[in-house]
Amino acid sequence: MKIGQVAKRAGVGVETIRFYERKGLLVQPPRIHGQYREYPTEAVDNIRFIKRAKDLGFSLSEIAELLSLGTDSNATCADVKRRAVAKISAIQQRMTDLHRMKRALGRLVATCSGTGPIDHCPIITCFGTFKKKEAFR
Amino acid sequence: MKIGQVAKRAGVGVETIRFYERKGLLVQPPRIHGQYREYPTEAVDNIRFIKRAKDLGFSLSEIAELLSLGTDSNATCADVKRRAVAKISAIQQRMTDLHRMKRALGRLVATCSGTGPIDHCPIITCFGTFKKKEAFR
DNA sequence: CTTGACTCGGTACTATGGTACGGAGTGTAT
DNA sequence: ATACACTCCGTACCATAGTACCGAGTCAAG
Repeated sequence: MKIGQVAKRAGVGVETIRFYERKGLLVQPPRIHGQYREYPTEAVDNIRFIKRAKDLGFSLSEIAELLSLGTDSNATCADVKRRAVAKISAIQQRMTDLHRMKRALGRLVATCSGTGPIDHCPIITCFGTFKKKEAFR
Repeated sequence: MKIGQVAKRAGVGVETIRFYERKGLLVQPPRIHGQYREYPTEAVDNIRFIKRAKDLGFSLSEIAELLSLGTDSNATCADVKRRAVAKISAIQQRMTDLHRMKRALGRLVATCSGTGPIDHCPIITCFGTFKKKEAFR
C-alpha cells in the first residue's frame, strides 16, 4: 500500500504521515525500487492508534514514548498504566484550572448589568485597573 | 518610566512588553529623544490587565479585541459581557471534552491490572489495534 | 506516448506566546 | 574616562501539530 492509500484509510493527510515518520511515531517502511514507501496494512492501525491516543489527551511526544514502550521488550504493563494515570491527573489539574477561570468569569459577568457605556463596565474595570482616558495621554 | 522598570513592576520580561506592543496589545509610548520608550505609570496596569485576562482564559488576540473595545466610544458594556459569556461557554466545552477523555482513560486504566508484559497490556491493545510483532516486519 | 495522478525530499509557513541573541547606541556611576 | 547597565531593532529560535508548496521523478491508463 502506498502512502496516499494509507492516508485515506486512516483518515489523515499524506503530509501528516510523513510528519509522523519524521517525528519517529511511525517506523520507516521499506521502499518500492528504493523510491516509494510501501506500507503493510498494519500501518493504518498504527496511525489510528496515534489518533486515539491524541483524542485521549496524549501529545505526540508522549505517544512516541508509548510506542517505544510497545517495542521495548523490557517494558511492562505497569509502565503504560503509570503514564495513563499521570495523564488522568494532568487532565484533572487542567479541569480544576478551567473551573477556577469559569467561576471567576461567572462572578464578573454577574456584576455586569449589560447596559451602559464601556467606561463603567464592571468587567473591564475589574479586569485590570484599565484606565482608558489616562493611558498614554 | 523606561521599559525595564515597567517590566519589573508588572512582573514580565522586557521582551514581553515589546512583544505585546508589536501585537497591538500595548500602545506605542512616546520616546525620550526619539529613542527610549517612556511609559506612564498606567502602563503597568495595562500589562496587569493583560495578565489577568490571560489568567481568565482569554488569548492575546481576544485580549486585543477587549482592549480595542475599551478605546471604542461606541462599544458598550454588553459587548464585553457577550465576550465573557462566550468565553465561559468555551471553557465549559473544553471541560466537557477533558471530562470525556478522563472517563475514557479511567475505564482503560481500570481494565489494566498493572502486571505482566506489555504485549498483553489492555491499555495498549485497546488504544489502537497495536500489533508490535506484525508491524513493518 | 502522452496525460494526469501520485510520490519524492526539502523547505517554508500557519497560530500561540513568548525567549534569546547580536551589535549598536546611550545613560550613569565611580 | 571608562566600565557597566540599560535600551534599541531585527531576527532567529523554542514547542505544538501539522499544512502548503516546489520541482522532479514515476506509474498507469487511454
